[in-house]
This record gives sequence, structure tokens and C-alpha cells, in this order.
Amino acid sequence: MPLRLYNSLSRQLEPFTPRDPSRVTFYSCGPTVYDDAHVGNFRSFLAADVLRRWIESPLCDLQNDPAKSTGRKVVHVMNITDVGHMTDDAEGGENGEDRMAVAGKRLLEAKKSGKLPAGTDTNLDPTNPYTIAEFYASRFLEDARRLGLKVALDAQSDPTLMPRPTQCIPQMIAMIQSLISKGHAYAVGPAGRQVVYYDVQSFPAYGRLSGNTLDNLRSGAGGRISDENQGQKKHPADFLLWKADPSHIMKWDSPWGAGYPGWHIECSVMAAMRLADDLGEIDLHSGGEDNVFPHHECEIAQTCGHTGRELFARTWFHPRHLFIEGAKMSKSKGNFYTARDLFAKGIEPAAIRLELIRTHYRTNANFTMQGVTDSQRMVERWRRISAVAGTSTNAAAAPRLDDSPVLREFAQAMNEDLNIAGALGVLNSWAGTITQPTASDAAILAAIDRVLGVLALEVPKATATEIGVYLGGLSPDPTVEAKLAERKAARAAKDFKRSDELRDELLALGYQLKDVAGGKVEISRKP
RNA sequence: GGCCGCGUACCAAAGUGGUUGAAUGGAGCGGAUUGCAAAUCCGCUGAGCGUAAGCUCCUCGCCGGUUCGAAUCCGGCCGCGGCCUCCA
Repeated sequence: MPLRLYNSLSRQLEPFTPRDPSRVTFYSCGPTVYDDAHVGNFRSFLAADVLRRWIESPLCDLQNDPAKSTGRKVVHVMNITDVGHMTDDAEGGENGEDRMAVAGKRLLEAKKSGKLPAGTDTNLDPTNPYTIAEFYASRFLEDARRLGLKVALDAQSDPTLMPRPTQCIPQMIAMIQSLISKGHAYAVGPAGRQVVYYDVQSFPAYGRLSGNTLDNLRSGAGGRISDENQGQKKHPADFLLWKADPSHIMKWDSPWGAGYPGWHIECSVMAAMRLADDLGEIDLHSGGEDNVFPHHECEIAQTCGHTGRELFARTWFHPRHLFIEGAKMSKSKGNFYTARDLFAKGIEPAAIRLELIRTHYRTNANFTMQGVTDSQRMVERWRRISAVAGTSTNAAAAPRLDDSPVLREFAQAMNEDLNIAGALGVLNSWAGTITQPTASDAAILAAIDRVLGVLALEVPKATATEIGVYLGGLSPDPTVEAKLAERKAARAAKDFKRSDELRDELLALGYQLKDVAGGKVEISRKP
């Protein structure tokens, strides 16, 4: 059964049929870089990554696919938003404070109190929005690569795969001009200080993606659209394309005056620049569920207004939000983790990645420490298979879908709207039956892991001392070493009472021990 | 008010008309192993009767319906969540 995906645009499961399977075009709304990305951000990016990997996998089956034998390629583009949008976007992106400026203040505070994140270039200038953006962008890329986000890895050799709005201002201006000339946008205000709005009433399909048609918006505005700042708009739902504002922290020259672009236009432009085909369409577009409205609705209005076509992205993919320990994540509650927070706790990238991808993308996954531990164990089990099998001398034939029930069932699950939990069930049942892994087992696992992307990730290094082996990136510690030495002596003297006390003491300090062959002790963090 | 989604056993999570008392992972219990642990491996984990094979009863939010047959389809109800111009 070929791959079927839930398309938010049609609100149903449909066969995924790219225009050219040998070159599938996929645009993902990426991070904004005025802070570190958290696990919620990464869940949606990784969901897109798994989808991309699945389409590229030879295990995946597509309807009407002439590229099946020659291989499919996904051109995946993810932007990095380095323009600071407004903190108060309730009126369409014109009010409040620029987020990049807010980030600058935060960094300045941190710098004063000596609390800049470890490894920060001390020359970082918190008053310069471009350096702030660069600072967080490089941290994002670092995290993303550790988590195996393929687009971030690809972008190392082809940076155009991760475009930045600040580099695309001329193209945005051109699209805005096109929209004005086609009657989809209008400028208001005195020359040189103009504001350009999209005219939603010029685009009848507005609301098709989100259900927020102009009628629904009118009746359900809920009082959030005030009269203030609406005066110049033709319709309350008209949204900002350009705002001339010479006092703004980041600004560029434009026909309407020096200022900044609206926050929807960048994605329309960047998707078109790198991906659009001769019809101005792309195959796939993803973003967190909160992007459905207004962001993606507005992107469609912009792109289709510009191209005159009915479609922008043929399939819209919207992963749902992540909860943390059962609660909705929110910055004010502080119940969120950045990827870096977790790395710092010694949790390895593979466990984080698996925990973030193992729940179906269209349900609200719940991120828990218990879940991370579960994922870690799964990873370790799979690793044992590939490690043992890797040293086997059996000839490793490339696994063929038709010869392997595991691969077939795995593919069947994945083809059904990326049923990854079902697919993991298949994988684990199979893994559980393997006592003596062979090279062909390893090949099967490798084929699966090219989709899951967990086994290829870096494994924290172990550091060995005379007595102990420190796992999970732990560094040898004098206190621990002393207790280990004493414990070793106690055990040699068969003073097990003392040796157990020492083990308890270490446990209280957060270290878990495991006696291994050769008299050494493995030390890992208590989960 | 509009649009969308969800409710499965201790937890997470598959399953979407029969082979399902319900995959898989965790947790729990028992066993192997260990000085003891940890890790690993094996077995068990709704209830009742039985030495056993097995039989009976109750299960997938609740109520009702369709069907020879429903966790799976239909209707109603209850509960939870998301979006509706900050957010992945």
C-alpha cells in the first residue's frame, strides 16, 4: 500500500503524489532565532525530518512512482528566521517590541551578571540584532545536527537549504510589488512612510486551510481585533506585508520607505526561491499546528495571489504540539526544556530524538523523563544488535523489502500516515526474537534506522580510569574515585556491608554503579 | 460562536468489523545470573473454577443502535485538548 498522508488542506488521508518523485520539494517553517530552540520546536522539526527520510527510503512506496527504481530525492528547505518579529502581533505585526531587541536585552543582562551561556563568544554584541540572530542560529544548527536533522546536515554543504529572511529582502520586495500590481495588496500612508497590507478580500480562497473564512473571522473575532490600528485597513483581517519604520532595530530600504517585512512574506518567498516548480507549487509544506492560522493561511494568499495558481503546497503537514509531563508547555510556567538543557543533563541525542519522534505526529505527545528513559533503553537494545552483528563475519546482503517480513511490516505501518508507534512495535517484536544477530539482521536494522535516524547519532564517550569507566559523558571525579577505591578494597576483604554503603552513598550523589568483568565498575548517571 | 482533534489495561502507545483479553515499550511479580545490586535473558501480569487441557464472567469514556459478530460502523451524551492574528 503506497504512502498516504493526512493533508491539512483537504482534512483527509490521501495518497502522497509529488509532481516529480525523483525530486520532491518540501518546505518547513523553521526556528526563530532569538532564543534557544526547545524540545517542542524540535518535535515538529523532527517529524518533518522523519517524513523526509521516509519518502527517501527505498522501503517507502509511492503511488505512480517512476523514480522507484532510480531513487527518490527530497529537497528539503527549512528557513531560519533571523528577522525579529513583534512581541505583540495582535494587530498584524506592527506593535510591541521587536523580539530580537528583547533577546538583546536579555543577553546584555546575562553579560553584565556573567551568566552568558558557556562557550559564548565574549565579543558578542547584544545591541546588534544581526549578531544575536547569528548567535542563536549557530546554536540551533549545532543542536539540530546533534539530533540528526538531515536538512541541517545538508545545509553544511548547501547553505541555500536553510535560507535566512535577512538575505532575501529584495525578493520579498519584488513579491510585494507583484501583489500590489495584481490588486492583492495596497500601500497606505504618506510617501516614504507607507504600510503595505494584503487585501484578503481580493483572495476568495482565504480561509480554505484553517476554516477561518472571512465570514467566520468576522463573527468570531472575539474582540481581539480592536479599532485602533485597523483604521487604514480595508478589512480587519488584512495583514502586514511591509512596514516603513525608520526607527526600527532592523530595517531595509524599500519603495515604501525604510522598514521591515511582515512575518508571513518570508516563507512564501523562500519557498519559491529554492523549491517552486514551473507552476509555482511545492509538494509539501510543514510547520507546527499553531502555524495553520494565520501564518500558513497568509502564505497561501501571498503565493497564490502572486502566481495566480490555485495551489501553493499540494500537501500540508502539521505536527501537533508537545506537552511536558502532562502539561501544556509554556515559557511563563517554565515547564520546557531546550535541547541543550537535556544534553547538559547527560541525556544522549539518540534518546531525545527517539522520544520526540515515537508518538504519532498528529497527537499531542507528552514529553516525560520516564519516556526518555524508555527511549534510551530501546536505543541500547538496538545498538546491541548492530554492534554484535557488525562484528559478525556473515556476508551482509543488502536487505530487500520483499524478503524481509520485518521491513515489509515496518513499511506498511509507516505508509499509513507515518504510524511510527506501530512501526516501532514491529521493530521491537523482531528485535526481541534475535539472540544471535547476523550481518543481515544488522542490515535490516540499518535500513530502518536510516528512517528513524537514532543509531547514527553520536554516542557519549566513556572515560576509563584505573577503577572505573565513566559512561554517558561523565567525567572522572575525585570523590567518586576515592569511594570506588574504598569499595574495591572492601569487596576484596568481603566487607560487603561497607561496600554496599559506599554504593548507596554514590547513588545518593547521583551515580549508578555496575560491576563489570575485569573488576572494573561502570559509572552512569542515575536516571 | 467558527474550525479541528482526542478519550484503549498501572503508565506510554498500536489496533479501526471476526484469528483481540487487546501489538510494542516501560512498570510490577517470579526465575536465571550476581556476595548483594545494576544490566541482561526467560516466564507471568482482568476475574472465577480446575492438577491440567479447558470452561465461565467482565473489559477498550458513558448510553443506545446496526450486525451472525464491534475497541473498531451509526446516533446521543460526558470529559479533555488545539487554533481563531505571540508561539513549533
